[in-house]
Amino acid sequence: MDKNELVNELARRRGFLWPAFELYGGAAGFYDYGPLGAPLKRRIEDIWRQYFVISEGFAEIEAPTIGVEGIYQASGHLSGFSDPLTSCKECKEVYRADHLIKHIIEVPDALSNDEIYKCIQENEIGCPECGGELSSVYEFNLMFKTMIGPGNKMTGYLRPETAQGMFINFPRLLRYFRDSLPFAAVQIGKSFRNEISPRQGVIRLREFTQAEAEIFIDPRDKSHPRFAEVADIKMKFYSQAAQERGEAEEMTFGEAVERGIVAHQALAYYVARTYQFLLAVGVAPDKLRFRQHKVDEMAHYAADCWDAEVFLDRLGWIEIVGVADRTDFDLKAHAQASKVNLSVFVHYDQPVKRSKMVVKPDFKALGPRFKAKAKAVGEALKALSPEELKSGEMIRLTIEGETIEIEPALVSFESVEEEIRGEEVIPHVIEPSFGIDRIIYTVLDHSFYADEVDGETRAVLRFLPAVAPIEVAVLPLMDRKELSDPAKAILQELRTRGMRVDYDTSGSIGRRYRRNDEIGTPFAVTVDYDTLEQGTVTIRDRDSMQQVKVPRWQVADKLTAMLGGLLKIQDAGDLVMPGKKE
RNA sequence: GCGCCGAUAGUGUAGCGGUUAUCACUAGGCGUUGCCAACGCCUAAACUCGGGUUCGAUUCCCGAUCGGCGCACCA
Repeated sequence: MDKNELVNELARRRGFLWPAFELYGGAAGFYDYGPLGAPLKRRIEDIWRQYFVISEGFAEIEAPTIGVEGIYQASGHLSGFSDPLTSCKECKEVYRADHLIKHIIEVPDALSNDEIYKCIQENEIGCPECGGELSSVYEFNLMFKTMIGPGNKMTGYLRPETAQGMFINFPRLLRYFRDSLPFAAVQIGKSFRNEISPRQGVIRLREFTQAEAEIFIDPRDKSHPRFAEVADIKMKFYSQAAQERGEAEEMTFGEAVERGIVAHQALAYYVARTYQFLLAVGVAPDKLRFRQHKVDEMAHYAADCWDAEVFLDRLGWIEIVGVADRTDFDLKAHAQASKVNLSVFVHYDQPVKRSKMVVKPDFKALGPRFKAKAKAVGEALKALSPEELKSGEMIRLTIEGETIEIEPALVSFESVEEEIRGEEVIPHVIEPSFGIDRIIYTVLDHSFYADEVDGETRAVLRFLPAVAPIEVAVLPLMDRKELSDPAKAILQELRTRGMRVDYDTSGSIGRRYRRNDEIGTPFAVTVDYDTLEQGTVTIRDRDSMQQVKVPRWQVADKLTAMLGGLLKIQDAGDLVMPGKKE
């Protein structure tokens, strides 16, 4: 078994990840998070909130998972997310119908499915494999479609990303943030894509969890006030140039921005925060890189895009996060489709003074003379330059193909000094988009170690205490009342403190240690006869397998400190060297 | 979607056209002054589903589902 299989098998057996609907034969692309997987996921999401909500002052919202059609027309998912397909009637091979006519029609995207099919028939295009006849063209859309309400009045789609929830709430979010930039909203939630062939477990799902932030910034100033905090952090940048060379380059974020490798501070800052977050949940730094999208790979509207990629055994480098500068693409698209202004009025530090020509046509005279055309004449007059008005000669205008003359007396004008206090700006969007399920799988993969102890394989998930679904195991040395009663008291005390604690009496003590190693429990507390005689318990560390004796009354405090990373096992008490009994 | 391969207790497996489907680990119970999957006794647990061939199918055939790999797809 390779590591991938070992990790998957462990995750299934121990209750992290289960293929969904197994009782009814299952369905590809759906997974359940089991009793250990769900808390692992929850804890990772909470750390994400720590980084992208609390620390940054961003707003977390929750939008419906079903969206109405208009959203996805504007976002481009309805057209861009669906492909016209055709299949061979002989060999059943499936093709992109628009690809087959590319050499005949330059922009097949503009054609309807019927038109593409007509084109295929007229040009007698057959199956590229076997020459067989092709079926009519049908649409495959990656979005799940559903009906809203009875009848077929309203079409709904399960959202293919959470991002749109933030974009379409832009006006209310802007008001919530008191009409000023920058601000950001985030969402953690399910997204749905009807993948053609989901594979590789939790890496490509039909229902998955995304954590996305949409950070709205002033397009004229892409610096970041907190950039200094991350400028000295070193990371491996796999830039466009580095990809040409085939080797990632290590440097600080400050250097990356200075050299123009990352487009600007704001993007670099959130790449850095992403980096910190990934390390905080237990992604291995030596199996993590940030790869810049190549020019042809980047969405046409994106200014710059960096993917966090992790190395997974057998699967290679897998994208788990994308951080992109999406510019004003999304807001512009929704503004156009909804006909709602989605810009922000940005105040200048100092009002700018500017002289402005105000033209006042004399409508009392123009009205009777030009009747219905008077309005158009007025507009034409207002559009004239000061030079034309000042000349004192007859003003010639062409209105609806007719040349008319107006004496200058009918137009008055003056130069006014006006103060400009700001301008309308469509914000640009920095979007960090996290695939939570992929991150969870990565944490499992990168935490997994199998070492040899006394000739036996010991499987360990080296979870960081901050993500471990079980933080402490309380174990009576044996299942006897005199030991289990004090152990249960400790269990209750630790649970009262809010720790995630498991209690286990089955089998031998060694077996229980190993069982807890396998599910990544960082510490075990063992109640033994010394507890009764000397008032001590044993704390055992998962990674080093070291044990220390600690006074019973200190155990909760010491565990709190150890889980918080403030106390190391060897400093927690008297080291015990366990002797193996023959 | 297409092609190739596979599917037996929780896990890994053996096996057969016909008795009670093999083994190990795991899991549960009891005992054990016992400290890194210790030991003893006891217990539980499986032929993916549907159809066909056959007196009889877990075994052979077809299909479905799920999984692995390759192709295609991957905003």
